[in-house]
Amino acid sequence: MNERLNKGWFARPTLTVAKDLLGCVLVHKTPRGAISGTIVEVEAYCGVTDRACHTYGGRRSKRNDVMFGEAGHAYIYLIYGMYNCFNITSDTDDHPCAILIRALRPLSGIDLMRANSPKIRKENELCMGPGRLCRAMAITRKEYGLPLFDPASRLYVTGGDNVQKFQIVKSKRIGIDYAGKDAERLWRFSIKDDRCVSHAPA
DNA sequence: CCAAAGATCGTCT
DNA sequence: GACGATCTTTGGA
Repeated sequence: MNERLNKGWFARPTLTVAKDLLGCVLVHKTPRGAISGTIVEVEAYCGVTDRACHTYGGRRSKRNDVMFGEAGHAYIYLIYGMYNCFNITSDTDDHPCAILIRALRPLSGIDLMRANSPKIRKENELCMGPGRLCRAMAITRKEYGLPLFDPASRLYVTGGDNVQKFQIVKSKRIGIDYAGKDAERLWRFSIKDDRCVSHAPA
């Protein structure tokens, strides 16, 4: 299963897509070479009824516009003035949802990751956390809206090894205390005991 | 090792 | 004009 994931794969219920992304491989073909990592931590943001989601209440803006389109596109935004966060749009067209990719286990192009993040010494920390991940992978808002399923796209996801065994840990999403009841939902998924997951199990 | 604070800017009110 | 789906640095124990 090293095929690029297709449009239909992303156009399924967001929680399903989020869990299935664990173990898949995110690839960015940059001018200097390909960079890739295995997805080990994600968070689901479930549309207009989820207070933590950028589309809560149907709010549509220039920033989140891509979430209102079809699944399988890159949703990238700036956080805290200096870091990018990479998400993948999911679900059906009338459900503006996305999945935040929070951590990867570096797989290839690790020398490029180190060049992008010279201050990070430990390999397992290169893509630990959404901001670091984007910096190491050279993902910026220039990649906003890219269709990941398009064979011509430089940014995409391939299926996992299919047979690989791991346990999925469910926990609360990070940094959304303002979301009231939705802050309690266990919509963060990670690979149990992986050394690249960004926060200890809740 | 850990807690605390600073950095920095696009987006929405 | 305020505030993040964050990370690094610093200072202390």
